[in-house]
Amino acid sequence: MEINKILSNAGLKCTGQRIKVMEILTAADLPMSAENIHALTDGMSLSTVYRIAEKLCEKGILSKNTIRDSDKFYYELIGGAHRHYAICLSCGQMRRVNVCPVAAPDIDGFTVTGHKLEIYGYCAECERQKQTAKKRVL
Amino acid sequence: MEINKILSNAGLKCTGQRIKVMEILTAADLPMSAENIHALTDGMSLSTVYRIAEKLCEKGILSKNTIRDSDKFYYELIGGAHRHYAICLSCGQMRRVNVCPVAAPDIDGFTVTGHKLEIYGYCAECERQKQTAKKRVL
DNA sequence: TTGCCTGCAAATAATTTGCAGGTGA
DNA sequence: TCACCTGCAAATTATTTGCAGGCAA
Repeated sequence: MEINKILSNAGLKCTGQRIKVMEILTAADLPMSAENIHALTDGMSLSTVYRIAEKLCEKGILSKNTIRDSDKFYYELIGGAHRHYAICLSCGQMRRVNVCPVAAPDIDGFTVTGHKLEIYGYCAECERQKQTAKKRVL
Repeated sequence: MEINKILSNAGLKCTGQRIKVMEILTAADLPMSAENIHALTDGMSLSTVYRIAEKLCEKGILSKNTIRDSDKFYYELIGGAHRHYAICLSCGQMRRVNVCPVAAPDIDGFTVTGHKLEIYGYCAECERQKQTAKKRVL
């Protein structure tokens, strides 16, 4: 199995909990908070989720991000692909954007190694509701 | 004074504390955490700093962000200008980037209203230290 | 076997909130 | 005057950590 390989390559033991966390993140395919992950386990300790996520970040298997004004961290697999997300300001839904609209920035006296882009706006659903709300007011 | 005007235009009372917070943010010209702001006041209550920052965000005078893996919020004046920051992965220093290397993204079924870009890398100082460290190893 | 893992509960740290008194318009 | 502000302390919430037992290699 692929997951076992990733773990052992990183020098980590293949425990049931770690495999479970990896499976959840693989299936989710979107950034997940520790709480999100925990909710999909069958009673795994929340601190174990945090510890596993932390360890996987340390090994470069996961990335840890904060999103918008959220007061928590979100973890996601670093699949190799460079990804960005479009975040709906109304419902908070996140959607993956496959293209990267960022031109390689060239900054004087600074060695650029990467970047993170968050795109804000409204998803089709919320946009429609906004329009409806507007009409109602008129 | 300009600050008083901003506050009263927003329908807020011009209290000494609010003016102080605005002055600090104007002078800092970089995102500041509540703690950062608090450290520059003369004993203002930390919860007051939080309450003022929250109110100013609500009025669209400040923006509230999280940076990298930091576990706190940073506030900055929305001066009208569109800004991004280059963040040093080694020392955490933030530096303003005046240009915006993001091409207006066009996403199917999503109404884009804005974006946030963080650029990661190493400042000249830290880059130099990395080079030195490398040489030492050789 | 043995050191790395995990669960549980307690500890941190950032942020929020209730309440009583203070202050700007 | 009076509604809005502020300080203080206690409450919340996300995350971390100590410790004792458990499991992978």
